[in-house]
Amino acid sequence: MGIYEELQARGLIAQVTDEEEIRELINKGGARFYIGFDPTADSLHVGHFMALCLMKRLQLAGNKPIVLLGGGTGMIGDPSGRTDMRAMMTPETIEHNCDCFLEQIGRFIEFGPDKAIVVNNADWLLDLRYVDMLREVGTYFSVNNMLRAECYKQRMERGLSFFEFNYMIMQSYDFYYLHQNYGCNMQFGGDDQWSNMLGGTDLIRKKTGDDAYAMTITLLLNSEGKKMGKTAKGAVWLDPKKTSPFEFYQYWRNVDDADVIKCMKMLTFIPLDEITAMEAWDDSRINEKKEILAFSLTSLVHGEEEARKAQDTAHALFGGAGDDENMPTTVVGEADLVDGSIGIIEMLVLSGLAKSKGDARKLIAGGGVSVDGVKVDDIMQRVGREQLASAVILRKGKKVYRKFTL
RNA sequence: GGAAGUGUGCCCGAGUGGUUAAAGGGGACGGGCUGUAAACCCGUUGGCUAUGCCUACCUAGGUUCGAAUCCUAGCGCUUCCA
Repeated sequence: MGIYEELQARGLIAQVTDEEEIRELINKGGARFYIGFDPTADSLHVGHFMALCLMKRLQLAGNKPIVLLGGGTGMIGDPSGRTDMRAMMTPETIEHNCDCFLEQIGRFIEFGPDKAIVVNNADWLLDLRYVDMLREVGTYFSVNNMLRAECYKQRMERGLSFFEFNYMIMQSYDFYYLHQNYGCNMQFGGDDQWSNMLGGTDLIRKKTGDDAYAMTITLLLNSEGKKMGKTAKGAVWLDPKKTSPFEFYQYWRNVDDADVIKCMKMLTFIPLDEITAMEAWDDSRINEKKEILAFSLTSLVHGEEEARKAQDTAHALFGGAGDDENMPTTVVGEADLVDGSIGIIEMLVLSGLAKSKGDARKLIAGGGVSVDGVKVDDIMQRVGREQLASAVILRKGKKVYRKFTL
């Protein structure tokens, strides 16, 4: 089975420009491909992770990856599939985010001559001169076609500024630039990038007569058709400071039953035949599958040791044993103590488990809080210094634990 | 540049000058049921020194005993005309 067939079997391929050509190209390792990452935040998220995995898979099959950091395109912001304009970022933020991205990407992809390379489109986009640009590439774009692009559909109703409208041209130019300067012949990206990517293949064909290819990755949707990798608080980040390995593990441990196998196929490097075998497992082993998924992904992102810790913590919390070693901890300062003790309400607020004292009161009143396994039924309950000295474990709801020490 | 419309809580969205901390829905959180799942049922969802007080319906003023509701100006967005 070639890499193309594997990607297909994993359900990763959404759209391709030319199936036969691409199959042949990547199966024999002839692709010099790029994936762009716009620095929209200071950490990568699950969507980026899928792209990086794809990059890795292709690299293992002998293809050469180019990581493109969007230091230039980030100045504009991709309107594709969005209902509102993105907040404009300062150049400083963009630069900082690029640095963060690069650091994280380096953990997945090996860079070096003959391996993967990194480029930043700020290097060529920011110096473009408007009129030169218009003459050089503007002539190849049809506004009529651009307006028809699927990615602008939502924005055609709400309004699209000229500023953002240009994003497609920037991205197309990137592809062309990489084609000319690095021999890049293929681009991968999220499915929402399809129109932008086609812009690039068209531009290359029109300007040089060369063929270039594009392929998009299936969006990771859950069984209800919603994007995965998002929680109420925002994305599931790869940065351990933003989403702890334990939270990351728990996210995957708690995916819907119906999505486990799909996630394994799309996100992990577990061989397909093993996944197929698991698919046939009895329903009673569903939780075993979820653990395998969570462990495998956490290992990929945070390393096996962190994954092990997260799993141990989860086992301890949900399995009964009392291992609290890796539990998020809040340190109570002397200033927080009144007469040698602190109220449960204050502890909830201090740790961020409750967003205000009122919220904390309501949580306790609703029976959602327990201390060292005992449900708190008195709103005014307090915890003394002696207890804190030997660590106190506070639980909110079923799944949120916090250790408190002095 | 001209005209009309619109701006409500995390999001969508109702809202009669007073009984509106603001209907309804979604989301989120908590409880129940469970498998750390889904579905379902119940509750909560501005803050506080809490039977009361404070701050809130784009912003700033004004009318009024009293305004999210009326007026003026500003800002944003949408649509039509140029």
